[in-house]
Amino acid sequence: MNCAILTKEYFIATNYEQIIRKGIINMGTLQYAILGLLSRKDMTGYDMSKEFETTLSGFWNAKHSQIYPELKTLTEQSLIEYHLEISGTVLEKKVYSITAAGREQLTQWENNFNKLKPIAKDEFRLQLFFSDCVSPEHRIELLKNRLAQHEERLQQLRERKPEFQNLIAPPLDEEEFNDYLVYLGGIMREEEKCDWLTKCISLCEDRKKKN
Amino acid sequence: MNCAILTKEYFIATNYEQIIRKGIINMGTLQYAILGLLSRKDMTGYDMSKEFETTLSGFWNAKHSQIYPELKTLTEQSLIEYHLEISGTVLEKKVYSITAAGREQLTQWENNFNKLKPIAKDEFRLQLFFSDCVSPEHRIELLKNRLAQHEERLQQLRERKPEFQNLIAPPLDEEEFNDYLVYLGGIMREEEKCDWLTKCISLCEDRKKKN
DNA sequence: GGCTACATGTAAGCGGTTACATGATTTA
DNA sequence: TAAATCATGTAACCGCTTACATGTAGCC
Repeated sequence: MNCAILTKEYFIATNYEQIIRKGIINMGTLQYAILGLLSRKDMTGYDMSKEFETTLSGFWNAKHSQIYPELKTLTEQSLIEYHLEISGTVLEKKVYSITAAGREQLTQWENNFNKLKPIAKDEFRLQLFFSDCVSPEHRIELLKNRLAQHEERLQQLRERKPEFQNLIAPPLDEEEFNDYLVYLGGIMREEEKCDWLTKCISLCEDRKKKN
Repeated sequence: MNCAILTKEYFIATNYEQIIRKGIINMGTLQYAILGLLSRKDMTGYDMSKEFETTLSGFWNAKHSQIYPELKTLTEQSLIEYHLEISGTVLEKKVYSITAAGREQLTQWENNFNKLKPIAKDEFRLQLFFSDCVSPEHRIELLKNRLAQHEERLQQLRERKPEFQNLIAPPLDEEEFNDYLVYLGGIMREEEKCDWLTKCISLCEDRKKKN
């Protein structure tokens, strides 16, 4: 967020669409992730960091050192607010909730047809691309190692499957349905990686025979 | 690279393995991408930025503003070197080449079994995960829009296929073979995305009927 | 009493993008 | 001769990570 511009124009803009359209509030993906979490239930910054480590870990994350400053910014923008709660006798915690403006902001983002990122960086493909500087045997080892790692991850994902049982049957929970679609994306991506690596290994071995 | 440490210990370390092991030279992926490019042929920083835009665009990229400072650093580390060439009458260009030390460094990286990144951030999956704040109809629109974009990208990739014709037959060019494996990874990833999105759309429509 | 989890922050640094800045060469 | 491309750099900023820093609460 550009604070210089904010101080000048923030109070002139009369509604949030204006603020966004004018680029006065610069929303990044993390901000929407936080709004999304708060749209489901109130929580503290600490709770959010736990959510990133568990529920969202397959497709987004953030450390507490990034979360806390963002919470401050979002509060200043009145997209979220908090009240203090006491744990035990003295420990204060800030329990955040989403405001009407925050919910509007989240909905606008959900309504966006975002463009595909022009590139997805992939260090392994880079390594493979330049692997003519090692032996064909080692290239096979690289591929096999990678395959083993993806197979392990796939296995871990598959163990989560029983969570999604009553999905097609009523009560047709919307949140759980979305979770399932995203989960399916994770499974299919890992399966594809395994397929690709298996195919690569097989091509390498065919090639070795012909030499 | 931490220059404070460099000045203290650089000249004590007698070989490059030591330097790396001691963490005196901090190599990032971009450095290896540059070494990889130079291992194939000599080129200028400008040439590299063109390579990132074309050949490597599927899995890595870098702008010239990042490339030029890196070239300076790598030159200081003696992993690459350059000579000046004159274009026209006065325009100097720096033609870089990889040194023996640079080639050794690249080979060491190629020999690494790198661990899978713990997370691949995916903004679309985040959007889908929180899409219970828009209508089921809009969720289908989001998915269809995404599908169209992946189909277009897949189409563009498939048009490149004729480049890889003589791959299985001799002369068994190593570089071209690696290019093909990486290309295949791109194709398969896009196919998987299309499959997933198609499956999601179908699940959404089934669900609508049951309501 | 000691360990783990809860809870909230700040500072330094890195990789990367966008914008600023300059000038020569080639091609239509 | 104008526009596109070639060619090399710097500055400001952003998102994110790692490390620094502090203290409470609950459990064994």
